[in-house]
Amino acid sequence: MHNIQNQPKMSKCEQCIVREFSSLKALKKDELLKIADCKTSYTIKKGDTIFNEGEQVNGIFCIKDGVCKLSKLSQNGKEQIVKLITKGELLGQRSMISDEAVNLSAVALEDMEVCFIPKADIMGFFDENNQFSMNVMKNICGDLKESEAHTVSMAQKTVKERLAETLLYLETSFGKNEDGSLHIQLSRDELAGMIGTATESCIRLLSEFKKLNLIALSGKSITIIDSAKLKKLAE
Amino acid sequence: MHNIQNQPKMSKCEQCIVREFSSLKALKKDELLKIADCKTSYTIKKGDTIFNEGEQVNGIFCIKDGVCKLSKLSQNGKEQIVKLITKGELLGQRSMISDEAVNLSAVALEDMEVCFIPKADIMGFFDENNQFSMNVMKNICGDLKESEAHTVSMAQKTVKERLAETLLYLETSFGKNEDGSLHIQLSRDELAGMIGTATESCIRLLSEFKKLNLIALSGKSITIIDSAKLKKLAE
DNA sequence: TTGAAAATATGATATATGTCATACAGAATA
DNA sequence: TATTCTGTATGACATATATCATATTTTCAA
Repeated sequence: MHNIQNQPKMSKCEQCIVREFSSLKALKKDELLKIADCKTSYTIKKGDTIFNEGEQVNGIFCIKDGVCKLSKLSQNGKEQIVKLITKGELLGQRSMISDEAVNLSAVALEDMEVCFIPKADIMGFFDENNQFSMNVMKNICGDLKESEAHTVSMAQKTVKERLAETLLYLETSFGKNEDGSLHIQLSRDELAGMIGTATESCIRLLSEFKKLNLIALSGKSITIIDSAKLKKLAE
Repeated sequence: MHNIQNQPKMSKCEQCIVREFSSLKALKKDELLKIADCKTSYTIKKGDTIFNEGEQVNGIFCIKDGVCKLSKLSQNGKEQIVKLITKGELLGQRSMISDEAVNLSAVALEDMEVCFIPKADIMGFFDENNQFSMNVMKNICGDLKESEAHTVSMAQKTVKERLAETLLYLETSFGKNEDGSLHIQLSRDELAGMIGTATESCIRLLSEFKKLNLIALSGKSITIIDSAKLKKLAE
């Protein structure tokens, strides 16, 4: 774990947004008190690493605010972004359950607030609280389904189709600013890492989409103008 | 469920190979007796469909013998093979837990023997037998890790690298015949569907590998000659 | 066995995408 | 403000891969 600042600020887990949206919903009052007791809160600055591929993490992170990317480095050194994780979600479930090092790196795309709960304080719930187990299982099953769909799209779609798809995904999942631009800010390099292409190809296609009046570009910010046509392009 | 022949042949689950290698290992004697009672055995012929993408399956299949492919059809009609499942493994866990239609189609690549256990008769074990739950969870976590690695390889590797990788995978996972050829028989079309490329490209690269003396081809059967060089090619 | 159909193979060509070079813009720093 | 530096943009070109056409071989049913 690097670059992240411990901020021991004791607060309740009961009203936490993560509890509301994640597997933790199934935890009972006494269980929540227990994790409130052993959790550590962190503030993570944009660009900071939460953990690196290959590290032993030994617990899960609750994302109270912000978004991070989960990525993997390929042999040639290019970063592939596998997934984005946002407010309300849990991070690190898979490696905790598999009892393995994490297979992905996590880096903050915005300033974040997270809590870390040590493995030791969670694992007991799997035995005591079946609803919690079931929630976690369903969650991971959802991730698996998504990942399989992602594989197919990588294998069968063109870069153009994947870019269109990804832009729409960013809008629906992370929303828009008041001016209509995508709320989440990715560099061209990161966007290329999401769709699995060279940075230049990504930039070129963005320019093309702009010429076709599907999107507007202004600095880093991207605005989707014609989502219907984009949807068609993504097939 | 299509084309599969019911063969009500009551047998014990205790010594079954599936029990030995899958999550079912955690089941106790009385639990095994219970599923032995409600399972249905099937013989599935090569080429037969076990289930189709979108269907409600409502249970899991135990693969006693044979191999099947799990695939997804893309919009352009090309089949993408996401995963192969073989003797000793379970099929349909994800959709059972998510309580959703299956997201993949399953088709036998060889004659198979499977047992079907209805959802109703399994789900109770999740509450009663924590070790079983944990096994299933670890299994699915393994699938997820594999799937994420697969996505990255699709996104970042060339077709040639993926073909080399896949040939090695087929050898290590499904073994060789006495003559040294890959035990599992895939059509060129299916192999192309695994690596995510056009059938012609797959055939062309196989010819190239043959010229380089990395593999030998004779009809459908493929023999790996130089796995060291293949490994290098796969990077 | 024979013919038709399917699978495999290969060539010619088009196209998508990657790579390298370079220019430009905006941000960070002195 | 000037000066780097990093990210963005675009052109030129190389290359990988898809597509279409057409043999050739294998499979399988009549």
